[in-house]
Amino acid sequence: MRRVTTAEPRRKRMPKEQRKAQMLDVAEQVFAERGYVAASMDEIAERVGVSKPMLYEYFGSKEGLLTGCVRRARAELLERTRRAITGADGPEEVLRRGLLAFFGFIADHRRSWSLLRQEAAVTVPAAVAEVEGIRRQQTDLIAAVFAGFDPGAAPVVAEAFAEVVVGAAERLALWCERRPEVGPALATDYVMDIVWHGVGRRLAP
Amino acid sequence: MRRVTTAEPRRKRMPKEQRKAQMLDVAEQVFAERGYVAASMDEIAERVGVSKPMLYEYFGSKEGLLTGCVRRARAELLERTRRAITGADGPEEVLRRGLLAFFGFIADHRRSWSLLRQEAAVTVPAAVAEVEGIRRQQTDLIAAVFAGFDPGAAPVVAEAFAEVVVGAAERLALWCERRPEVGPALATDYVMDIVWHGVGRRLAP
DNA sequence: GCAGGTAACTTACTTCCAGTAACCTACTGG
DNA sequence: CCAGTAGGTTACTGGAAGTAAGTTACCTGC
Repeated sequence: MRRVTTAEPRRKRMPKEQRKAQMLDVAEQVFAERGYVAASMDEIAERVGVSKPMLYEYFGSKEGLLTGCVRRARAELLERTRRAITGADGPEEVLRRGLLAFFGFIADHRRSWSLLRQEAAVTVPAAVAEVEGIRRQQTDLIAAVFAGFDPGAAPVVAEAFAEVVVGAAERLALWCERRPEVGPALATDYVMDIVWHGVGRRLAP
Repeated sequence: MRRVTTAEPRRKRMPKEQRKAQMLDVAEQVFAERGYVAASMDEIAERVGVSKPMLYEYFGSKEGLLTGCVRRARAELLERTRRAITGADGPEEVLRRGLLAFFGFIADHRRSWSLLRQEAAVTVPAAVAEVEGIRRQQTDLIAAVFAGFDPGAAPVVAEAFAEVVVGAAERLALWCERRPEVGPALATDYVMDIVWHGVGRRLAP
């Protein structure tokens, strides 16, 4: 029996790159709405206006789709950070501008941010290595900047510093979701206060 | 037709609390091994030596089982932290001892730690609220201690401080997995160096 | 030492979804 | 206007989450 569905909107073809971007947009949204586990490939496909095997054609697996989302978002974040710190004058300014760029990015990606963190991939171990690699670019950038300002420091110290800063900022970003009055500027102040000046000055004068 | 399976080891009955603890032990291990998504309830049940509906009897759902693991581990972490900081003399000592207890706990739970973080539950949104609540006890404790030493500070500042410290420590804990030479003591030093003294002193003398 | 109550347990499903095999069609250049 | 192909679909499989209904080990009172 032939299909008799009433003139459904003629399906559109699209160049690959455009389709891919569109899939990532939808996936990011659906993952953020339902969480990775509850999100279904069928729903994502339907919202894109395409059939499920297309998603597999483009991303290989559900996990691959998640990784795709993370990679794209992280690339944007890294790019923004780089632009922000370019031309800054001295370490304090670099740190401040970098943090501001980060919190600004988070504010723009509120809904999906929690999914884009490395930790979101923990439930899918095969993705961890790759996502960790993507994320490492961020900490590497920070470590390099740190080392630039303090050439005498051991590399391991620069790395630790980068991890601490990124961890602090990411955690504070999540916290900001519960504290709408704390915007990017204030969040930056808090981190600078602690990381730059230290709390020793404050708690044990 | 009657079952004819050859004398399988007589199944054992167990008091509820004991069974529950055993299930959590196995689940923590399987989740850590395979990741939340790939872990199967059938496998967990089998390793416990019990049938799947038992897991549902005790925990309601796969997500509930994960939450159970997180809750138990977090309770232990909190307890250790409390014990560690009791009797410490002054804020610097409290911070140092608290961090040391934290990194010590992580070292003991290497395999499962990444799963026990709030972020691991992001893929299962319904669990986030509860897990976040569990985790909040930790930041609340830190915020309270901070406020105790600096009664003039706004509560929001104390909270931000707690988030920064927890974020920094958790991130550094993951990093330590790639850096076996960095044990609890050294990790504590790194965090203290940045959070207590600040990097300003170092980078812009 | 045996009836009966119940806590702890099992078997045998249903449903849903990731992933795939095999086939189809809109669009392009010649 | 035809051939080749990039971009697409339908219809299925396997496996895991979750569940309804029944079963068995253990205890308690007699």
